[in-house]
Amino acid sequence: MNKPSKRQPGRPKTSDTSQNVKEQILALSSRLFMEHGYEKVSLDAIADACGVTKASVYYYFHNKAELFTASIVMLMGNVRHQTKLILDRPGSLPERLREVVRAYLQVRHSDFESMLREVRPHVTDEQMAAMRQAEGGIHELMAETFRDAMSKGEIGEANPLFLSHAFSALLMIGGRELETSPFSSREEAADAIVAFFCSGTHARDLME
Amino acid sequence: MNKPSKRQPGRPKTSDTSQNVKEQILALSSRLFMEHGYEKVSLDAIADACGVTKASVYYYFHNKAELFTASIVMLMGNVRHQTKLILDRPGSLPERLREVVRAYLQVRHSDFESMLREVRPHVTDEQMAAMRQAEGGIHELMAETFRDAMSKGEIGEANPLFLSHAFSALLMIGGRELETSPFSSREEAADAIVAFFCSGTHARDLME
Amino acid sequence: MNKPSKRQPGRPKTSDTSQNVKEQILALSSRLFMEHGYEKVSLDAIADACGVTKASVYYYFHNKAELFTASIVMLMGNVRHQTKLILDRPGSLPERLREVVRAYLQVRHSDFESMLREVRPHVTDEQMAAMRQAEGGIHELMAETFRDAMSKGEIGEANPLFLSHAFSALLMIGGRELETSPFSSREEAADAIVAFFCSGTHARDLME
Amino acid sequence: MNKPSKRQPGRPKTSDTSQNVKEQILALSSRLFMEHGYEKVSLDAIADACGVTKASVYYYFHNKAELFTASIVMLMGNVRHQTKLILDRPGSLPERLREVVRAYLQVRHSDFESMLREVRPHVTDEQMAAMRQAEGGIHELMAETFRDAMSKGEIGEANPLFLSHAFSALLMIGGRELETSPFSSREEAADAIVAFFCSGTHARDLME
DNA sequence: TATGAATGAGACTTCATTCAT
DNA sequence: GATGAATGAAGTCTCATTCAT
Repeated sequence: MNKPSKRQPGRPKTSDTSQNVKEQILALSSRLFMEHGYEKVSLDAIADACGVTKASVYYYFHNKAELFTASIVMLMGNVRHQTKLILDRPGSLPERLREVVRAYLQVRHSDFESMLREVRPHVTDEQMAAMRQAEGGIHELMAETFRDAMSKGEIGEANPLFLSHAFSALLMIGGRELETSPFSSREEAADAIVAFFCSGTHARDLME
Repeated sequence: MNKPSKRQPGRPKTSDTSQNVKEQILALSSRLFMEHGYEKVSLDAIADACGVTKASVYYYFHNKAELFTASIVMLMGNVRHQTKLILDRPGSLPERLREVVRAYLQVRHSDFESMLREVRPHVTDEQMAAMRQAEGGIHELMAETFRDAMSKGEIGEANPLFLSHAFSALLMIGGRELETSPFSSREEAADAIVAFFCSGTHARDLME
Repeated sequence: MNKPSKRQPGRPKTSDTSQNVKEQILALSSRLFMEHGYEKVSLDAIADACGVTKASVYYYFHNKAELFTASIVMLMGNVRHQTKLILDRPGSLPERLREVVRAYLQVRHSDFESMLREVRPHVTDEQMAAMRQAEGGIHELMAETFRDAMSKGEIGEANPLFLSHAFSALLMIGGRELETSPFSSREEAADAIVAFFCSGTHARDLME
Repeated sequence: MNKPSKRQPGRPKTSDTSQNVKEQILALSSRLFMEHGYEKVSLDAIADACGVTKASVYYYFHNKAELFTASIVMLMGNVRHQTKLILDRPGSLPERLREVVRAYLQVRHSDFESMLREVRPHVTDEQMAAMRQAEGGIHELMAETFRDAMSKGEIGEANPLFLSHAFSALLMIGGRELETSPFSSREEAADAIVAFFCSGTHARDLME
């Protein structure tokens, strides 16, 4: 029982630590989580994708839930930043929204709300709150934009937060498989989504 | 939960539980799948919920993917039927849509597209096609309704299939936790969703 | 991902179920636990010892703590039964106690109290209580015997439950490695223990 | 726990924490090992408790077994020293034993023999011998005391080493949880143990 | 002197699936 | 028609240990 078996554990002799392993784990795991969801992504898969061992991932993050939370928070921060860059450009609201949609459609992602429901049993209340806040940051940014547009008369009066939710919901239509989707290309999808977002169905009689 | 209560007066609903075990498995598993997703629902849980053994479930369905497919197809059929009943009533389009939204918001469900992506690795192409077709039935029904409304001038010209997708995407906003949701009640959510669906943001300048 | 790999899981084609697998798991695991303690005995080891798979053990017991509890309770029941058989024989108290000691010394066992402390974080309160009760049964049996002896004047007045604990504590001396032990044989150990139990150090001045 | 409190007047106890890290590791790890056993105490926990990193512990001790051995040897030396101080005081044997019992009952400890069996697979023969010798030192001290008492006629003739083992075995009764224990307080336990140690059960007929 | 980073081995547990009755 | 018993594969997590700085 004391005999050393063929290979001793421990840090390997040499390796070219590309630079920041923790950042890389976060970057890759966030992509995987967004694409496949929480449960489907195993720590083995993440470790493999990063070229390290499972135990190394656990060195940086105490458990899967913590890694997930960190991934999501970081990702949401990035998304918020990129979205802000686009929205700050000059141009009419529809023009800028179209750019946002185009940017979104390039990354494959599951429904964020579904994912949050999925991880609910695994994360602490603090972690849940952190993710909600990160998500809220994006909605806040969008809502601010809509509020601006309202004050300029670009769009009609409405609950800006609701508009943000509606916008993100419509975004998901564009991400669907071409097989099911009513569109034949990403561009077409982006145009249709924004057009609908701006004017809805043009219904004649507004309900009262 | 399985104990027969006092015995309700009148003709038994379906002929006691005994007769059609397969139907009951389908009914319960479809509920579970829609609420929690594919992977989270174990065959043990389904068997328990039905009061039978796991092996019995395998007697009726060759594997989990087949059970899932059958559940979804059946469920989609039911949804299509119920939706049709609502849409066939008299009244303006917004009025009827509001009824549809209210009906949807009463059942908790995950995003259907997310679920389809989740099961993709487990099902055969035929099963995938069957589920897509079942889903398509609902979209077809909705599209038909929109086509009608267009011909009557109730709403503006647009791709009816796209409108159906947009409608179902907006539906998901209403299902969110109150914590995150911009609404304070189901009723309010339903009204806001339909209002937005009909008129969008009232944007002034339509892009051309 | 759908391709069947070399070997399908499931029940193997044939096997000569010796008789009662659950009983055998209990029998073997109780032996292992008593000899090595809770943490040191892995479920792999138990499964191997029983000639079944780890998953089979989990079929009968939901988790390690439950298996441990069941093992201990069963074992304590057996010990109580065997001890009672010995104590019910005719003969003086010291004679019968010597038989009990000899029987104990044949099985290797760790300190029971240490083991209970070890499992404490893993078991529920109910499981803990069950094990305490099983242990208490043995102490109760011993205490009853001592009470009898007191009423007959065979031994002096004392707290019978304390005597039981003292007796079991002394038993552990006999189980020690010969290297450390002050005895050269099991027989000698048994005699010395009972002799000491009966008369202590023969101290002249009793403290008051 | 590491914060320097107000500053006690007088000469500092040992020369601040800085100087002798190795000693501190030994002191803390011995406490942890005695309280929880070998396997349950991880090197991470020890390092945390000492305010250093795991790697630092490895700087001083080649592996866990070596640290454990050193801890035990040191601890046993301390115990031997403290016990000797008590036994060298004036007074009758029972009086002095009672003091020893009281001192022991203040520190929580697992059964030492159980621990030795637990580490057996991890330590070398030399390490095992070292620990046995350290333990033997205490038994030798006790045995010497008993030998003295015999020569003075304070207690009857018996194997002094056996008496030492018996004494340490009885000590463990006092350490048990109050729930199981037949005593209601530490003092009561100490008195009962020593009383029993001196006179046993007062059995009438001594076996021959 | 001390440590941050990394790892192989192994532990417990879950689950879809199969076979014999 | 239904089920009890059994299993392989995979997943999360812990830990002693090692190396380079």
